[in-house]
Amino acid sequence: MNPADSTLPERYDPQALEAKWQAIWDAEEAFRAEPISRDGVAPTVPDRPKAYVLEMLPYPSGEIHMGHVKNYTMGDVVAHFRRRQGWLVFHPMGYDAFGLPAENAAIKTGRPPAEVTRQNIARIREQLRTLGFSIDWQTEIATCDEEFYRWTQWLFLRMFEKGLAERREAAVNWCPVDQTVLANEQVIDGACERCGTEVEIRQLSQWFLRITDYAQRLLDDMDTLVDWPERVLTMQRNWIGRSEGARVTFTTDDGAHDIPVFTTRPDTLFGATFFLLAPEHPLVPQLVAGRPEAAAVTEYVRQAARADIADRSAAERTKTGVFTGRHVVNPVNGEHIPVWVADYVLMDYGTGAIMAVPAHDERDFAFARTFDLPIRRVVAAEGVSPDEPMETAEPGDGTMVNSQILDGMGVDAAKTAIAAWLSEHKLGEATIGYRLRDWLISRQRYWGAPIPIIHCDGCGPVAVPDDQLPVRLPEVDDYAPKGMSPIAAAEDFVATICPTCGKPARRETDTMDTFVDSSWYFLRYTAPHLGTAAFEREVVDYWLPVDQYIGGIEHAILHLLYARFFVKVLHDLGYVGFIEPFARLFTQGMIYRDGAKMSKSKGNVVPPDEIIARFGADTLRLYILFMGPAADDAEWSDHGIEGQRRFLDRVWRLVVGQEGDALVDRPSLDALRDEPAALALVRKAEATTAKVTDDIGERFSFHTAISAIQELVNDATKARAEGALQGPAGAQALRFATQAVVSALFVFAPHIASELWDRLGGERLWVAPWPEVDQVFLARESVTIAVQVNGKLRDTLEIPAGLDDGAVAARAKESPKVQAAIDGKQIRREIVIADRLVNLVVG
RNA sequence: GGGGGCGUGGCGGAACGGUAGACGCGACGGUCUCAAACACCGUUGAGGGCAACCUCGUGUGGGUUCGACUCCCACCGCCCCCACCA
Repeated sequence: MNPADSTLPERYDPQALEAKWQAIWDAEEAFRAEPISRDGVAPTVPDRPKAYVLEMLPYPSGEIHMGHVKNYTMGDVVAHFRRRQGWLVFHPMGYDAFGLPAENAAIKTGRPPAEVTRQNIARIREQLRTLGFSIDWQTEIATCDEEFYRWTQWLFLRMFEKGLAERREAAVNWCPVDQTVLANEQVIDGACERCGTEVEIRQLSQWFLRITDYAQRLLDDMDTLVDWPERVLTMQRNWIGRSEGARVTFTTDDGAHDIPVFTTRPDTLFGATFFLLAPEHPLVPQLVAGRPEAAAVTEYVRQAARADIADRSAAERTKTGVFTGRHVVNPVNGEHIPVWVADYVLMDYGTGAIMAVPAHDERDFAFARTFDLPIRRVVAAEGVSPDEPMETAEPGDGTMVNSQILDGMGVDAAKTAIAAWLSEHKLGEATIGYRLRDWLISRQRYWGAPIPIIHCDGCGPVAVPDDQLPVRLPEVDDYAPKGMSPIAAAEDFVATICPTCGKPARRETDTMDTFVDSSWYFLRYTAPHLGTAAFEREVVDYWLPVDQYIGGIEHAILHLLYARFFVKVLHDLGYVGFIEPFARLFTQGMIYRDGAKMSKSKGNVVPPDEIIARFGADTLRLYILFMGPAADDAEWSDHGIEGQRRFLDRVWRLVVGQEGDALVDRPSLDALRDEPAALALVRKAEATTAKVTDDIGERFSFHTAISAIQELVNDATKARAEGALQGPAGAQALRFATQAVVSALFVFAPHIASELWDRLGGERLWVAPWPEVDQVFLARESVTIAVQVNGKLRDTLEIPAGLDDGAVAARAKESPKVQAAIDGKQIRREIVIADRLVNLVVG
């Protein structure tokens, strides 16, 4: 290298240098990973440890925000770190490109969603490149591309074949503004997740994926197969909502209808004093037909359908209901109890009918009080008599009373006993209920993957043959929904012939929920442009499961649950060899400013582009991780980012004057024998590398790793300024420490580190092996120990490391400060923790 | 109502039962400058002392321990998820 090149400018200029290194990475395809599946190429799977590092793919809304920066920076740190540790790293990127925002923009502006989306993707790609992420760009996919959604459709058809995708009539959530059906999960407090409009209930024929078939496995596999935050596991468990109970069949008093109920308290069966049906229960019209109560019941049902869900589901709300005039028979005691319709009974949980036990259920109690229905105690707590009146429901434990064969038993024993009795008499059985519902994927919207089904009058719903995929999204003029998908207006698209019988038929016009796309995109990265299959088993089995998945907590339930479901289905169908998609998960906190989420309407957005222009991408990456623990929410500070820029300036100045043609080796312990300052600096460098390695690899604690590097920079700068590193050993120690700084800094701030590494005489830092720590330098010759008297710090002592306990205690007792604290009192106990502290217990 | 989490300087945070406050921000003092900004150097938990040092300090109250920010119990205060789920 010629000397002119090796002299650093005094000032750090991030813009020029970041562009330079990004161009080099591009030109060298530095972050490309094999194998990926390609047409006509037989895959070869390496025998090498791999790390699939994945961040949740962005929705291309136009701009990336600080949350993305944090997410992708974390992933990039892990990817760089593992790469340099010698793992084969797969770090792909794509775009979750179907969905409502692009479509709503289309409705407003008339521009096709495909065009808007393409433009947004180009913009986001540019921003990701400006941030210098080590992405394998050959994998880049967009879920709205034909070559992607073709296989989304193909996957749907595999589920359809297995009966896991089915069309059925159901009461569904309908958003009157977005004019589409929503999954239960997309309804928040009775309002549309996207637009906030109150949701209505409609009876419609819709496509469902039978995720409930997998409820138990989704629950079980969490215990053994994933290393996820406890919080997320808990949220998933609660969402699946397993509860053990019994199914019990009640029969109408005319014997015409059996109505099963689900209960978690079969022990209280003798306390059932009335019976409730959900307003949507299919038997309601039949039960009241021709009866005087019919009009009132019909009116109640109508109102329940109209009442928005937020109202209906408010637990505090006064109970409402209407008597049907009918009775059912309690199978355990033959009692005839009245049947009411009440909207607090939900059609889509359990069976849509319940036995009401007011004595031991708060909701039933409230209902009984409102309508003056009888309350019968069947569980008595300690010291309570069987006929003691009740002021409130008592859902707790106790002894069975007023329950014939169960009397005297405890609640748990009674549950077992009654379940046995029910199944013996064929009146019911122990069963398990789940809160999880089937996944409604039909959307009456344009910008999504068309559901590849043809409706034939003769044959019913028929699969589009695989060789006719993709079912292309037709161009339309008007994207506004009118209660049906805008696609329905494309007559050329809709009119077709039945693949089975050849008669005229009509295509399904609903598109799929975009969560379907994101339930398998991570598999497609392994075969991003493969034309012959969605992916190849050999390759997908090599890379998957994802070793480290990173994303927002807001996806803790839906996306992760759906993706897990998809992978299990694909496993069962023999397409993949693993059953969980994401082995390790990290959920990041959000970035706030002025105490609120950044949003345009609040005017508190800090655009990443502006920060990059002012400080450089490296500074932004560093700061976003330095803000605090990565899992926590963090508050953006304009001053805070300046501090990180100052830090990079300090690193720059540390390297100035140390440029050279070759890296130096670690000085030997011997060479440093008479150079205490140099030795201390080398020790610090080694300790720093050890800490950074642990913080990134084991703890996901990036902010402490950065702090550690800052300490090393401070020490090195100070030692140099004090002139403590004069001789050759001193210079080598400083150089070694500086190399350690640059090497560790690289995973956070790759551009400046690559530049400085080059100036120090190294090459290609992104593939340079992660440094090994020489333990010799971590073992200290002397240590500072704390001396406590009765647990209070009284002195610190510098003593040789490894001194035996007795000698350490003796030294401690020699200290005048310690003697003063002992004050002549008797030492009762001496605690010595090697190389750490001594605690003298006196009294 | 059910579940999960968190309370440490002026602020973000560190300390994985062993010297509380690393690192950074801010503030204060200094150097540079005609001056300011930037930059750099220093000080910075509270109280006391000329000082060496001393006392008090991790939401509150108990407990376990030689020793507790850390583990356990109760309370107070915040945050998140689910919620008429039978």
